[in-house]
Amino acid sequence: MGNDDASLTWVRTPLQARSQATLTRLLDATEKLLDEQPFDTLTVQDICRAATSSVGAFYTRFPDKIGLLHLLHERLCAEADATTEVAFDPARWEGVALSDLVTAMVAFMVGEYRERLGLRRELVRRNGIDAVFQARSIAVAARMVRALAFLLEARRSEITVTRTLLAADTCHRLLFAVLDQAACYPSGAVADVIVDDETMVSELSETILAYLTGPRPSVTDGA
Amino acid sequence: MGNDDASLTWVRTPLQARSQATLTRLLDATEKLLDEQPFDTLTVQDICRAATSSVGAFYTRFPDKIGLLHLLHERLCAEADATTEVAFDPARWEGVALSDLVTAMVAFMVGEYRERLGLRRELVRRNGIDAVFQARSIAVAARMVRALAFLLEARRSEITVTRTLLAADTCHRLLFAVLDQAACYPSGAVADVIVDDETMVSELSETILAYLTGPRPSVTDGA
DNA sequence: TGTACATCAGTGAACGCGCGTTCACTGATGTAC
DNA sequence: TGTACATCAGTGAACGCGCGTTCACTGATGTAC
Repeated sequence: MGNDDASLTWVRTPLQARSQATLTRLLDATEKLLDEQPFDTLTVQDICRAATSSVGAFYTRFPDKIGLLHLLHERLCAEADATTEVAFDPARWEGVALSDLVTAMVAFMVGEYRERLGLRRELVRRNGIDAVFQARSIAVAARMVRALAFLLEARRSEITVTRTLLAADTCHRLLFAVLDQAACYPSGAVADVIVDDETMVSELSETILAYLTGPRPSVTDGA
Repeated sequence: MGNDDASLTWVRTPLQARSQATLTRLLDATEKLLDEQPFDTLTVQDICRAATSSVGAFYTRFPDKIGLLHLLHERLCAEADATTEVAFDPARWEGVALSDLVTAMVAFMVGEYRERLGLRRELVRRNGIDAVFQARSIAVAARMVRALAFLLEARRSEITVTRTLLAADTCHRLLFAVLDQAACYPSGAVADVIVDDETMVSELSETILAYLTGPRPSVTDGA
């Protein structure tokens, strides 16, 4: 069988080890180039040169230029889903303080972003424009939010927020909004203050923790 | 005199009322078009047609296509600076509860973003790529952060954060990161939950307030 | 108040450059007998 | 173990489309006397 219909997938699966290697080189080279400039200003020639491949080889793998970026995104989303599965397993956090849980997750994600700043920045741009990229990103985020909500559900006694799904969504928004923004300002400064990774982790953790556990007017539900 | 040197400014200042009107039409039409698609996919023809003008007229105003976007950004930044001046005047907030202050500012900015979602989204993209846009944005943000830090300084008794400049920077980051992100996800959903403006205001206000006033381990400075 | 001239403003067809994509071809790998 | 053939993989020059920019021209506004 195979998937020769280019309109249904972003990549023509390689059959020989040689072409698998070429594909990997193309992907890795592109990720590296994205640290320097946006995808749109890269030419297919640039990518192929950086991957020591050729334009023709490119088009035997991908139906078009954007196909490569789609594959990079799919690769990242698959990793993210796998990580969500593992990282939000309730058993993993049994008996761990909420503050340690939050800090660990924030620190992990800051590290993840640091690894692939260029790709992250490019995806911020794409998600704002392209419905396919956006839908993929939202699906991954939704799974993460549901997993986090489940975790919060089990810790109701430690938190003051009551609507756990909304709270999980807000935590997710805070974290990823700040990370996406930071990816777009590589100097570390969005305004006056240059913030290094360590400071960002502590500020973000404090914020999320404060949001989850802060004092709340004891609202009577049947108001 | 005048500013005929295109390399130094983004716009050739109009001398007659007629051309001032044309310029305004070009700016306004572009802002409207940006709600539908990114600047790069707009053609100069599209813009001129929407502004009931012509390509030649465009190039008597602007040295090139990007000049128009620069002018839109400058216009927005000037307004933002003027607003900062007024909104952060300490006299304005005399005797107002911190929570009301935070909510008022968040609500205002959510409204501002709602007004020009397309332009905001475009600027997120530009700031991630173009050093000139980024520098302009950072300068505006820096003035706002300093003004906020000054306000926090006067309210030390109501807050638990001690480094006011860092705290102001974090508040700014939280607010604008979430707003920028929301501009890129016009459905209101980043993940599972569709968040309307009202909910976003209350979640953001709660978060920022909790961050500012949350309990903190009483760190001894000379540790 | 009118005339001549200079400058500002606007028009849209034509140009030309850049880059995504194609294609005719060469070489490498796998398979059948 | 060797030969013939089919398919996979790769090459890079050439093509062609789209869009930013130019330019020769017309019309509008302002000014001098």
